[in-house]
Amino acid sequence: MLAWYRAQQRDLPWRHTRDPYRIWLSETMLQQTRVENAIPYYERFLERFPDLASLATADEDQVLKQWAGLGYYARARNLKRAAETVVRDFGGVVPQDPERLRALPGVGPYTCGAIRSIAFGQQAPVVDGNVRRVFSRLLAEKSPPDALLWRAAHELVVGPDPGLFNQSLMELGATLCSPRRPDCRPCPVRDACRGRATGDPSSFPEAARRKPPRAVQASCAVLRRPGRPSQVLLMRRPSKGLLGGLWELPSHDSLDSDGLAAAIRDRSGLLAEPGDRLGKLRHAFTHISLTLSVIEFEHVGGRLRGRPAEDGSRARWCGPAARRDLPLSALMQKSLRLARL
DNA sequence: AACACGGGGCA
DNA sequence: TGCCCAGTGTT
Repeated sequence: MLAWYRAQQRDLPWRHTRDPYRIWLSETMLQQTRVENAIPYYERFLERFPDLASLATADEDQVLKQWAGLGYYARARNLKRAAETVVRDFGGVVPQDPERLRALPGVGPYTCGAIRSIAFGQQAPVVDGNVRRVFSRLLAEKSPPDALLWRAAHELVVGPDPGLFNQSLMELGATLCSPRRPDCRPCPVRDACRGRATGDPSSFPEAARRKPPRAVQASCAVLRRPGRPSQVLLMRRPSKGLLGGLWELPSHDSLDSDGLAAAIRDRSGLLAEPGDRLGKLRHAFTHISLTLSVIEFEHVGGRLRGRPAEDGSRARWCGPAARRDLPLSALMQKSLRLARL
């Protein structure tokens, strides 16, 4: 495995460092996210936040801005909170012991093992989706229980370079031992693989059945500021939940434009009436199939109440510069584009 | 144990 | 367009 990895590994930005912060950032970005997708975010994030201290003292909006478009935004909020904890409690030095590491928000069993082995050289196991698939095939087990996978990873990570070994396992799963069409010919462990011996390694592991996404109808408002038409009303979503902490055109979970007007009034203090529908967008989340109606609104009274609510939501008028500066989801970037903003 | 949480690549 | 991917935190 080590020889194969040394010869065949992809050249990735986080493979040129053992800085715990950079390893931690890369592992966090790689959760649920493909390597090619994460690379530009990783580079930009480090330009903006070169170390733990700069991340700890940043505004949450600035951190989310760097994350915008990558998804699963709790990862960014947790990473920032964890950075604050490390600076405050550990003098800015990432702790090496598993208990303290694991206690940081966003650091679960996988990330803990990855930081320990890759950054600190400890013999700590990792089990991610790649490792799960590689082991499932090696053992020809359709759905090996987590405990078995972690035990196997623990028993195998005993060599001189645990970080390289763990990465070799994950690299194998990400490249040759791919989900659909594994390429066994160049595999360094082909002779030990019971899945290959069955003649159909791709049948391992058994595919998890997923629920179909639920259909959601929603609407959002384009409300221009009276006298300053280049500015529109944007709102910050509550810190928790879907797209937490990101900014958006005022939205609510129904096609009903009067309901949307009521939501605008309740959350901003502004009175507005619906006008033309600018268009309809479809956007697929893992668990939601969203149809979003973008509706032009006209201001008819009231003044903006900018005070943030308890849940972190707030409203403000935003011109083009502010819109470039605030974190917007992929969906909202589509919506602003539809509205020619 | 089940569920919430994004986005992009690919057929 | 529909399918696929798969860590952490919460309930």
